[in-house]
Amino acid sequence: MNPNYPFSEIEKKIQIEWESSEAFSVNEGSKKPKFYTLSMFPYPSGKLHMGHVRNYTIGDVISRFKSMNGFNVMQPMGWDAFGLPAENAAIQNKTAPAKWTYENIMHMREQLKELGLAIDWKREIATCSVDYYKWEQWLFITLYKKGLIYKKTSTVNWDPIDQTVLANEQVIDGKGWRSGGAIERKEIPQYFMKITDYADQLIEGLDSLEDWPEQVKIMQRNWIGKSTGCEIEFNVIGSNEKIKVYTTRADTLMGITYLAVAPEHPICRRLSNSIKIQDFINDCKKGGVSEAEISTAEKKGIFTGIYVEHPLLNNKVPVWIANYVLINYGEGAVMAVPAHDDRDYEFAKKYNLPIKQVVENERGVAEDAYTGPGLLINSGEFDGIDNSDAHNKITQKIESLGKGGLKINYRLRDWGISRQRYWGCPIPMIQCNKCGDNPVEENDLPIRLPENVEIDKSGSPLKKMQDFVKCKCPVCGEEASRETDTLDTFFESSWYFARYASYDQENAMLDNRAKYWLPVDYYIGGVEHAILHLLYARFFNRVLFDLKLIDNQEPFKKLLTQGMVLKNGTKMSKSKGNTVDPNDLIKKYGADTARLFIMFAAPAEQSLEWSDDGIEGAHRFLKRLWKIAYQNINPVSSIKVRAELIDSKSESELKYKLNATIEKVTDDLERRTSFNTAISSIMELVNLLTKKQSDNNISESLKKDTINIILLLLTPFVPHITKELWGMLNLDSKIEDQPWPTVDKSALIKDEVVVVIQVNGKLRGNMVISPDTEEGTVKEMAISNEGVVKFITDDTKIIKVIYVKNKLINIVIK
RNA sequence: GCCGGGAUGGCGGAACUGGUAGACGCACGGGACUCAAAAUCCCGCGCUGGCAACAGCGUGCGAGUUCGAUUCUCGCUCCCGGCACCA
Repeated sequence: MNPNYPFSEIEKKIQIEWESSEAFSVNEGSKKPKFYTLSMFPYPSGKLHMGHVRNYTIGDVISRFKSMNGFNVMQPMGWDAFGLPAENAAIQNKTAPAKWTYENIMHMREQLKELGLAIDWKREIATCSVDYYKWEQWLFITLYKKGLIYKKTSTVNWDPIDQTVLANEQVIDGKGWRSGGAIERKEIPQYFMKITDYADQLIEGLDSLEDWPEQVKIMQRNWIGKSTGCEIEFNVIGSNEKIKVYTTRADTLMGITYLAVAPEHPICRRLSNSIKIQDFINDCKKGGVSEAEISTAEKKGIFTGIYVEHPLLNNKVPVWIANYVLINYGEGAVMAVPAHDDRDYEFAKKYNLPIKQVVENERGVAEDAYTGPGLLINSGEFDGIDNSDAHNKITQKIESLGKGGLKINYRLRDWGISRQRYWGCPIPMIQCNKCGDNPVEENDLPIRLPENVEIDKSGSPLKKMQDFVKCKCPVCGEEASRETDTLDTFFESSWYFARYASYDQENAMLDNRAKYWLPVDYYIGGVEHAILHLLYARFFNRVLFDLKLIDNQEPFKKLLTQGMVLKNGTKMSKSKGNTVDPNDLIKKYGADTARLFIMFAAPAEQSLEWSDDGIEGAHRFLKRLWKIAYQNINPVSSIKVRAELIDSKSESELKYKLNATIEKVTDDLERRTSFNTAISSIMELVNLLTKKQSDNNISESLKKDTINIILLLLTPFVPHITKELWGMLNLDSKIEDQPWPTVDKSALIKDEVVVVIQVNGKLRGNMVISPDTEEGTVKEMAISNEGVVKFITDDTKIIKVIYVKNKLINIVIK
């Protein structure tokens, strides 16, 4: 045995062994209960980064821990392979997106394998392969026929110079990232999925997700944004038109001083003869579509010349167009109550509109809006009523007048799934001049995406490919054209977790194996996916459930949202030159060291500050582990141990620590998901064992047991070194066959405890007592304690004594 | 702007249910081994004062609840994630 830790050699050897024995290949025939661990699949950008290492190590630790605890564990891997970066790379390097993507996948697969992950590679999928996306097209058609997919116009970022649609991230300060041209909002027809039909289910489902982080559930709930409010119709004066508004503050109805509508509101159409208003509306089209951009823009408005009638007061209320009103929330119009809404207040101040207070508060509304609770004033028959009561009473009144009433509203909008891009799954629809839009016949699937293409800056090349576009209408058989938009890549990532189970099924999207493996028991990925990906995946899962393709309503039983890997406080990125290449680390220290450090450096949910120095410490620990095992296999001198010489106190100290560590590590992995503290407690045990290594009062067998248990506890984190050392220490067994160690409770019984003594909450001493010593005795001991007596003089009075059993005593004096 | 999260020594972090703040690791300082260096091992290490014993202060800022607050409540500051076409 090599006295130095030969990580490179052993990792390569063991990885070859795992690969040739298909050590992590699983199927449905096992008697053990199933456990499905999944890490969010990567976009094949070309190079693995530390965020991936963190994500996949967490998944691997959980997988291996569950295996040792008797589960039939599946851990698959695949590629989220469609998307924008391939098109950008294609423009830059003049390579086809398909070629670029497949080369990246090959490279990243090799990098992943060097990490020694317990992955069942036979299940590998790539979403850009036709075997995968043909089922997506099948699903699209199925859902289109069910009415869950429809077409409508909606807004995109339009770059008028490059003549192309831009993603939000490609719009920088309202300008196109390549062209620098001012971006406009443009309406184009697109396909939508009716996720709003599932809004209530998606809210209620959150309650069943006990093992999801609370903040993710809160974010999703807020995103869906179910609110109960009041819809109110305003009659337009001098016309029989009506403007509907939605409000959650019907109590402030008497405080309305104007109505604000979105620039896209239908009422604006009849203002086409006013050049000033048209200019304003056109001006509102400038800039990108993102909500962040719209809501941080300076508030602007213009009076329309239109008045509506107040439903209760019957006075004239002016109608303004305002850029802060969103067309896709509520009715695209709001009743403005400047006194009690911050945005309305700011707008009213800017345009000198009146501010009428209707909810009482001490400060008034001279400085800012008051949005809190209170009694109504200036509201006629509703004066003196608490505003939450008033909300209900006014809603009822509106209802009785036939001018609206109670309404449930959602912030969630239907999911736009069309993308004006090339590198994505073709939408299987055909446009016919006679018959309109119709889905492709199921027999004609898949619609293959042509892979040998040249990309330029101006949009999708599919539109220019006559071979692709020309087709026959499935209804009338006449010449028609194929849809050239592709699907949002969130479509692929919304069901990949199910396909891993039925990875090689050629005749259906999913089969019974999906019913065996789903739901995912443990899902690990970045917090940045807390809303969109996770909400779309939950939605899809319910759709698949309704199609009876799977048996579970929620896709992910337990969720762990991992934090980002930072260097010098910022995200690692090529442009900042602060990237760390995982494969350089593996070359220098080995995969085990890289895995151990990334799990040790910070709690999984928090962002991790990368440190080149820190990794040395992790490596040093593994070297010490190697050495201590080496000393046990090859003892320097043969110490003769006689049972009667063994000091039971020294042994029981090690036994206590050993069992306390098993208990701690198990709890950290099972309940707390606290990997860093699990590792530090194993380090403590190794430190103690090192200290006791030459202690003749401890039997060799206890030392050996301790090392064996350390190896088992470390296996999920550092599977190569532990397998190697186990093999050398235990010639007759394999570490793969070992169960997770169990705690010997009897070793954890203490015969003395330390109680700390405080005076007025300040630490002044401590004492060793036997557990369960009577409270009175403990108090007496505490008061007469050496560190305590000097604080208790003749003129101090003991007011009270608080005793926390076997832990702490606080003497309160005056 | 809206939603969610975070802030603890020189650094990464620990303290799990309101009960000893700083476990474990890094960096640093001192020592051992060595011709020397690396590696390894041992000791020290929150700040201030003090030779020391010890005392005071200390968990982003400001208040509050409590015998006792890193932990709970309220009000701020700064940083990070998301905001529907990055994935």
